Amino acid sequence: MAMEARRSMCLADDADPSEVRSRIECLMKLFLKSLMVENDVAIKPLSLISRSERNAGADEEGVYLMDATYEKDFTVRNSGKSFFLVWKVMQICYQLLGIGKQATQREIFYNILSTSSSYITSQNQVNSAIQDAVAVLLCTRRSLGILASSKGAVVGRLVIKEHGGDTVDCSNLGSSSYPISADMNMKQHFYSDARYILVIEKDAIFQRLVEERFFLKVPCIIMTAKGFPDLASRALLHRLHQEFPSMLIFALVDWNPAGLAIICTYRFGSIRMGLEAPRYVCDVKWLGLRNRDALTYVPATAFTSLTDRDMTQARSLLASKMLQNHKQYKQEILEMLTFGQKAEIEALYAHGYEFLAKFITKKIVRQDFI
DNA sequence: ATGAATGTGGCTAGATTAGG
DNA sequence: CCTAATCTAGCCACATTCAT
Repeated sequence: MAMEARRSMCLADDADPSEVRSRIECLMKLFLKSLMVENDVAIKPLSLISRSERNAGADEEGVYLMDATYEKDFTVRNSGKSFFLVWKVMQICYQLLGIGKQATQREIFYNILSTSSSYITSQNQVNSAIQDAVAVLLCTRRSLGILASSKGAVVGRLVIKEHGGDTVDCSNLGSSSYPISADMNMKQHFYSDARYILVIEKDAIFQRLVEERFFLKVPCIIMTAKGFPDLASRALLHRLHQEFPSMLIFALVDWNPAGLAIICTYRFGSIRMGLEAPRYVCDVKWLGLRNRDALTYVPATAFTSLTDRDMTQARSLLASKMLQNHKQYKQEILEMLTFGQKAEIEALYAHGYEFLAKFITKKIVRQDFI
C-alpha cells in the first residue's frame, strides 16, 4: 500500500514531431550502444509503463496509470515478436513524422504486413504494439502521427469551421449526419448555441433522432459512436466539452452491463490506454435507460435474461476502481443483477415512435440523470 | 429482382491460458 | 505475481449468399 501511495501519476505527452523523433533516436542509440559493449554484448530490453490493473488508479477525473514499468526483453522466449513490432511501429512513426504525414492503425498494419508479414497474423497485434510504443515513448498516439479512424457521426446545433475555410452546419444536413473524421484535431473551430450534448449508443436510435430533428426541439448536439466508443469520437466529445464547458453531456445507452461500460469508457477512459485516458474523458451523465426507466416503460415481453457474460461484465464493473466512488452507478448495476433481465433502448418504441423524444426531453427537464 | 439471412472485417474492451 | 498470445463479445458497415 505504502509503495503504491508513493507512485506518481503518469501521462503521455502531446509532444511535437521533432521531440518524438529525438526520443526514438535516443532509444535507438541506447539499443546500439548495448550491442557494442565490449565483452558484454547484450540486447537492451525496452522499458514500458505497465498497463496492468495494479498500476492503475482512478479518481473523479477518470482512470490513470502510475509509473510502474516492466521490461520487454527480446531474449526472453515468446517476447521477440512483440519486441520487434514495437520497433517496427516506432520506425514507421519516425518516417511519418519526418515527412509530416499521419496514418491510421489500419495503414500501419498493412505497412507491416507488406514488409514483415511473417511477424503478424492480425491487426490486434499491431494495435497493441502501438500501445506499447506509447508506453515506451510516453507520447500520445496523435503525436506519433497515428490517427484513430472513426465510425462515429455528429448532428445538431454545431457549426464546424475547417482549417481550410469550409464551414459545415450540422443542423442543416437534411436526413444525413456529419461523419466524425479521423483527423478531427485541434485545427477546427466549433460554434454552437446548444445547451446539451447527447451521446447515443446505437446508430438506429441516433437516426431516429436525426429524422425527427430532435435538436430543433431541444437545443443540443447529438453524436453516436455506433457501439463501443472509438478514440476519434471520444476525442471529439472531449474537445466539445472543453470548448463548451457549460453544456451538459448525456448518454443514452441500452439497459445492460455493456451500456454502463460504454458510459464508463467515455467518462473514465480505459486502463489499456491509461496513459492517454485523461485526454479523452469528459463528464458524461447517465440519462437512460436506467433501472426505473426500464421498469416503468419497457413492456415485460421486451426483457431478456442476462447472459453469463453480462453477469461477468457487471461484476467486473462493480469491482473496478473507477466505480468505487460512484455509488449510484453501482446501485444501478446491482439492481440490474438482482432483476436478472436486460432491455434495449428500442423497447421504448412500444409506446410509439414519438415516445423516444418525449422520454429524453422529460428526463432532461426533470434533471433525471446521474 | 428483391429482400432476408449470413459472413467478414474493423473497432473497442476484457477474459483466458500458457509460461516464466 | 507478471506478460504474450489468443479469444470472446458487442457494435456497426458492407458484401455475399439464399430463398422467394
